Amino acid sequence: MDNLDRGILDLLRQNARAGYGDIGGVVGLSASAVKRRVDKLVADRVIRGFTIQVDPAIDGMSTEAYVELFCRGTVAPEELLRILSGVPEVVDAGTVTGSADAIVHIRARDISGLEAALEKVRLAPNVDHTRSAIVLSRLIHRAAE
Amino acid sequence: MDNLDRGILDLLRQNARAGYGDIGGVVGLSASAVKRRVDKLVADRVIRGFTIQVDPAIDGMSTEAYVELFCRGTVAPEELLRILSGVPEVVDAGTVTGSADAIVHIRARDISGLEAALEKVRLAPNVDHTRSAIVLSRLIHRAAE
DNA sequence: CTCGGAATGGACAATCTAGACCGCGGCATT
DNA sequence: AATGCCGCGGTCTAGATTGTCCATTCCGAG
Repeated sequence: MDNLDRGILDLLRQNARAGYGDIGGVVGLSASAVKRRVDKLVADRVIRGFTIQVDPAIDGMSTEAYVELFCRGTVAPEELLRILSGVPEVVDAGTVTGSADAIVHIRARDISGLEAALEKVRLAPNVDHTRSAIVLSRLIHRAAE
Repeated sequence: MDNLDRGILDLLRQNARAGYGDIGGVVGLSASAVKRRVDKLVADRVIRGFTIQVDPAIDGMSTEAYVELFCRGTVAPEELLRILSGVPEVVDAGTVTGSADAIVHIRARDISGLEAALEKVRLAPNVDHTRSAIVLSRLIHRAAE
């Protein structure tokens, strides 16, 4: 696992169908060397699989928001975790630096689903207020679902 | 977009490197018919891209940030997409409501990797400034991002 | 300096892709 | 009913890519 492997992983992340020759041209290896490394990365389970990113609109969960969470006083991460794990629409969440205490990524079927999920988050004790940024158009979605 | 397309998407989700012939054998089409449909799905942006799933532990991509992007004037989503797709550390991004133009979710190996990725985003024309919230502790992680 | 192991690059056959071409069936027009 | 058009699938072929071989190079140990 060296910088060559990391370069290969970066390229494959961008386009998992790039040819070995093309990858080699960028990282400075021959096609066969790249193939050997990719095979090894797969065998070592560093690469878990090759997959596609599908338009989220297809599976109907196309309304998203990033929500900043502001709490009263100090709130332990465990407390936040307890609150958020009860809301299935929460895709992603973490405590963060800055004025907000946490950022929560919510994905729902539509705006009313989003509102309902937000309501559940807000109902939690210690949550002072939230600030939402609703996603207008999704640009990148590298998550493999 | 019919059941054949859905079958193809399912197979590609499981293994994006499957050959057209193999896919066709499962869904009941010839290789070229499958290729035509896949090409169309890509052209229609139903398939957003081909990527790999990397073991987060081995890869050590554990430093994350949510970055608000503020642009000068109006920026077309396509322009933002062009900029951001060149930065592999960008996991997730979308234009949003609110004062920021877009929110970008970045995952890097460490703080310096984060800084480098941020630098790449900032270098883009029209990007006025950014505001980052670095993730301190990850609470929820439902998507295999 | 020499040895041994690991990794590389080149060569080649097998395989797969990309695109052209043709045929079939549905549909609107005449 | 006949005609022409259009979408979709199958077959075929040239070209690119993959998978695998082996000789060579590189690097650290002794």
